[in-house]
Amino acid sequence: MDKTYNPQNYEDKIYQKWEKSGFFNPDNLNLSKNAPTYTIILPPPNITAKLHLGHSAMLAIEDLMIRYHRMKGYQTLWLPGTDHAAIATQNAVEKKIFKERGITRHDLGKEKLLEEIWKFLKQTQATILRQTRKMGASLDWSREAFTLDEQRKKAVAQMFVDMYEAGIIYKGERIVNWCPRCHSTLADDEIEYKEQKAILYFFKYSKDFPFIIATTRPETKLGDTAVAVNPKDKRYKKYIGKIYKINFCEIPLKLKIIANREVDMNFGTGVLGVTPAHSMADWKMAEENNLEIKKVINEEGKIYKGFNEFSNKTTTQAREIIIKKLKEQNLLEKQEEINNNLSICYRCGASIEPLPSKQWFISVDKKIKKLGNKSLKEKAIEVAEKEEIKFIPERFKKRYLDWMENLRDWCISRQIWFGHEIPVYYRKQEIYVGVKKPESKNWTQDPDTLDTWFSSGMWTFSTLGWPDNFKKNKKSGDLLKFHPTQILETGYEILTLWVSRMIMMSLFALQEIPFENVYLHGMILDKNGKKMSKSKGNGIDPINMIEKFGADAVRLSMLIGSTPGNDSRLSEEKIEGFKKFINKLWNIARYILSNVKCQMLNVKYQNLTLADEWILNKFNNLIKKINDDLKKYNFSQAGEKLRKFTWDDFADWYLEISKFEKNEEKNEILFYILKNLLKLWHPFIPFVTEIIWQEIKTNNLLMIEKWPTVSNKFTNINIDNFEIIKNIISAIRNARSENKIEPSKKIKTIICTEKYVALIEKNKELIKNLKTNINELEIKKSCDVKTQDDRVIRIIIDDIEIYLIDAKDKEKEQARINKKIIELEKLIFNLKRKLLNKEFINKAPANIVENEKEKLKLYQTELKNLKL
RNA sequence: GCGCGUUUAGCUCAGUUGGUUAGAGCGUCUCGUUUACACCGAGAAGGUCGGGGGUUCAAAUCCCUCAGCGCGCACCA
Repeated sequence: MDKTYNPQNYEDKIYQKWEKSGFFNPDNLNLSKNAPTYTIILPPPNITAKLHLGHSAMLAIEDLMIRYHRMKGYQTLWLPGTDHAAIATQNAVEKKIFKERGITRHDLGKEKLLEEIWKFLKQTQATILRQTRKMGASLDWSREAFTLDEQRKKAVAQMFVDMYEAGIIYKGERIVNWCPRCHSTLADDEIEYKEQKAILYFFKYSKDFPFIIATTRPETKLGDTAVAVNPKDKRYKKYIGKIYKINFCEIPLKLKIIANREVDMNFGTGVLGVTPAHSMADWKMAEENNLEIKKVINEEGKIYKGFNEFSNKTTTQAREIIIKKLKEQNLLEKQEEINNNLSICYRCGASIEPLPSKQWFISVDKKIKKLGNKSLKEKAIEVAEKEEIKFIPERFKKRYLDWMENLRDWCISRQIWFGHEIPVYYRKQEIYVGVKKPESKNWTQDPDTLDTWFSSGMWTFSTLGWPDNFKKNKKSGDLLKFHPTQILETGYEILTLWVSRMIMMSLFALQEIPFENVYLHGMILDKNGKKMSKSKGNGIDPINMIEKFGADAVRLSMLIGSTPGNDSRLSEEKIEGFKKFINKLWNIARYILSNVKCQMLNVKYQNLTLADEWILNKFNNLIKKINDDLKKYNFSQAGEKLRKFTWDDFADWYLEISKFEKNEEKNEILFYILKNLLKLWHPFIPFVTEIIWQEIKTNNLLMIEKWPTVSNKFTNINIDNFEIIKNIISAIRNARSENKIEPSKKIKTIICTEKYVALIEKNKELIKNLKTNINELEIKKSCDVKTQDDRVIRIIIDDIEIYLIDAKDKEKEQARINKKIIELEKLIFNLKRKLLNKEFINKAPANIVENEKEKLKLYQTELKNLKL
């Protein structure tokens, strides 16, 4: 073993060894059929780019849970895959070919573009899978899936057909969010908002119209068919119901004055021009009032034909002309700058145009027989409310429910080329919906593709063999064995986008939940708390970090110091710190393996020293705590406890003691703790632990070793005596450091209260040897000491007085004592007051009162001694 | 506008149902080249737990309120 641990030399080899072993696949674990299963389906990364730190966090957390359960004896399946990310991928490729060749997708044509996309996809997909392996992820590659492979195509088509036949999928005309750049619809939550300044124009449609309206989009007013006012608004009450026929910029409009409670009397003039075709709210008003729907803007973002000079102009051009005309006709009252939230496409940033369009929808409100006559929405709410699905952290349940309750029908068709084709075929007036294209001629398929979340919504069961494994409403094969899965672990930002869809899709297809728990991790921010992004250049590349510090260090930096659902900051320094820890673990193992003959004998643990008992107690309690923390998803705390034990207790104390305190069983204890410590660490840092395990030359892989069990024999040992010795040693070290006792003037004598003489005498060697710089040592009773002696340093540890002979700096010591006295007086004052309080005495638990009383006594003796 | 989160040491963050003197890592300072490790060891300094009020014998923890920061949803004519 090298002096320092160099991850590059080992990681790839170890990963290959794991993969070859076949144990990533639960079928090879040789477990009984009754062994419980534990399944996580990996959230498939988009194949648009390489791995980022969010993925690393996801992989670290999931691999931790997976490896832990595998070692605990579960049939553990972690199923990998990638997502075709329809719009995102097509955009990425379109950008690429435009940059490289200056051509658009329309120049290229559908077939060629798809060819390009598949070429691109193969590359990025391979990169992502290679990078996932670099993280040490123990995924079952034999079950790998892609959201757009043959099996998933089959599942998606079947799902569409089933939903269509159940009347859940329908085609309808609605206002949709249209991205003129992507030429496609977007779902409500695919929209982002950007705050910006906008101009609010106040004007009259024409001279003969009675009042002024205000709008930020004058060009849409060409399609107004009504004007809405608040029914309570006294200014306009008398106009309600009237109809005006006017000319607005030479375009004839027929406007009905309607009342609507949602009109804000204080915004603008309190009058709202209703444009049913280009506003979601106005569409609703149109439905309620039977208004005519007049389309103004087409799918190119241009004005339709039939609007005179405006036709074929862009919205911006049209707006300019209208403003000019209004000014000429003296109809423009004023302009005001306001803050406005612009809707933009989450992919390309172009501003969204709401337009009416014929699209495919999934109804969330239609009652479904096989769901007990409940709708998808109702059922999806029910499973969360009844806690069939639990959220970690819990607060996300509320966010999920809020979103679900306000959910509208989900528009699933997209006007892009890359994606799942819609299994709908047309022939003149006929329509056919089926998994396979009808054999007779002249059928053409629906040109649209499906929203990428449609296929990823089916991810938990499409990967487990649905629909083949689901005949006559009965699960079989993998689907029977592994569904519902135990946990879905993902970033909270896709809670609504993805998690909710998965729940609805699974409920519809299988009438069961897709997962029992949803664990949501936070975002990884840079060290200034900013989101990492390519454009800002503040991103940390995980692969780069793995090369520099090793995968284990990267994993630890994701797991320790962050809590579920909260964002966390990451810096190179943090990762570097964990690399140091890994090196420490490496050296602990190196020391033990080179100094200790390691063989697991049947040790009886009979001649144990204080230190032996102490470390065995600590270790067995550690196992208990780790189990507890992992059960509660407190990964960070589990990691910190492990680190504390490994570094502070095991390395700094026990290993040091083992260098001189020899007894028969020491080797066995060292070896026992090392072996089991490696097991506890394995889910966190699989590489280094496995490499050390291989150095021990065991025949098995650590990956499939049994998780350590707690030995109750040691958990209840009293370790107070060792703690006392530890404190004495610390106090001596402290005195050395604080008072600068010169090495030449050696401490020879410890004088203490009678009660402890025997204990300290017995552990004299320990005290001498543990970096206290003491060669000779005699222990005396405290009644013998001359406290007036200048050379005496008095240390009080709990109720033990210790006098160290030979102090150099008297003043410093006095200052220290004075400070301590003040502290003690304060504590005693507070304690006395507390103990005089009758309510405390009567109401607080007896042990706590007792505790306080003892404490008071202790402080008082300590104070007395100090004041001497 | 509604909702959620957050505010703890110089920095980054823990703190599990209220209960010893509020913890860790990094940073700072002091000392130390003892053959596992200088990617090390031994110590120290540093906090009125965002402000105010309340409940309780007891509050970082529960309630109210105010403020800063972040996020989600809605509005956006």
